[in-house]
Amino acid sequence: MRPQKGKQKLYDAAMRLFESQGYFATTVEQITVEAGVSKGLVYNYFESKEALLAGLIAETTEKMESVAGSLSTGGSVEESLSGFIDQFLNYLKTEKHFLKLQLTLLMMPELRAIVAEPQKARADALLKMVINWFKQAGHTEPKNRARMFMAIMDGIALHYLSTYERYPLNAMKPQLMKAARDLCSD
Amino acid sequence: MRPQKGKQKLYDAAMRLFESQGYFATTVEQITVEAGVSKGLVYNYFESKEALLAGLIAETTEKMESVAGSLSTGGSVEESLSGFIDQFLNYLKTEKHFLKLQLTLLMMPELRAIVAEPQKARADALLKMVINWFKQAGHTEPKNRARMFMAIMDGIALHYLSTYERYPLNAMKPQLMKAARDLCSD
DNA sequence: GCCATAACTGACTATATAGTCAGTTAAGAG
DNA sequence: CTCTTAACTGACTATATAGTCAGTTATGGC
Repeated sequence: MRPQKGKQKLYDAAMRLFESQGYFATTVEQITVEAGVSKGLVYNYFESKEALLAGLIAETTEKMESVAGSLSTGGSVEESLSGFIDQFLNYLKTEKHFLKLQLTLLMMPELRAIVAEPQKARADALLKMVINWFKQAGHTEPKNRARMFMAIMDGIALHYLSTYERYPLNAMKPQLMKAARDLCSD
Repeated sequence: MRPQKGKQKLYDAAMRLFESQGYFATTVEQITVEAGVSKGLVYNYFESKEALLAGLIAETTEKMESVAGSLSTGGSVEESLSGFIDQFLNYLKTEKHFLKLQLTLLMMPELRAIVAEPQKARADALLKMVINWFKQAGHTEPKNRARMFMAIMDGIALHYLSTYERYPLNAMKPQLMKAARDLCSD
């Protein structure tokens, strides 16, 4: 009947507040005030405050995966890694707020479960893909090289998401490209 | 007069519970039960639950800094980085529980302030030191190379602290050494 | 042995806030 | 125009838990 506008408003408000103040420091009432709706509406859509967070994560993940660019598979290892770096940096920049929230949740024992399995599945899939690149190119220790590459990417992500604009992400791109090349040599 | 045993017991119990359950999911009463003391004792030593956490962090940081191994300054960049990697990996293994707690806190807006400045100071100091190594060796872009090195180390730390024993930290050491060498070349 | 005093106790209170629910509003179908 | 029903409201309750404090215990100095 009436068009439903509250749910999205709640997601938007929750996203902003959870990122800036944290989940526990944010009250349900604050979210509703920020969203411009009543408190009762939250419990019309969600079982609990935690279910609101879970819904927000699920919604955003789904939205992102539908836009996820496919990685080119052909070419040399170097080309594959280079493409990966490009995609990864774009992803970081455009989805920084969500990614930071996800990283925060992943580090919190209380809320880890909400993001753990899907996140682990994606991380494992990416690792396997990179391992295969190294394997097909006949490199020694493909697993450890792939792990090293993922550590580098996540290290950059960690530093960027901790400081945002204060981190020279663009300047790091050539460094990443060099590191990728070096991982292929020897 | 009476020997004070409760404070340390509280720190130990809080450390264990905060790491396994998280700060917010852990009640003051749980801590006192785990420590085998009464609830009132917490407020004899600390202003609040948060002050207990802050005391725990300060205490552990101090203890660690007094044992902190000094890094050798002489030698080539490669030797310096190699020494750094050694120290870093030992530090990671021996202090993993505290480091994980610190990383968790650093990602939480609610509690970030407790660890932010000292942590930032140390990170900045380390970065400056590594920048100087590259600078003195006459490398181009010493800042970005140093940043890259720190990103690699922190990426490894992130992966290790997220999974502990399931991460092949020892197998990554040669990879790290190679990466350090590669950062010096060109 | 006994005092002074710091370490410690545990029943109690205060309050913040998650969650409820009976009622109201408004959009669209007929 | 009006009826249906989903979207929405906001005053209310229930409770978990941080924090209090008057009282008790044990230890080392004298």
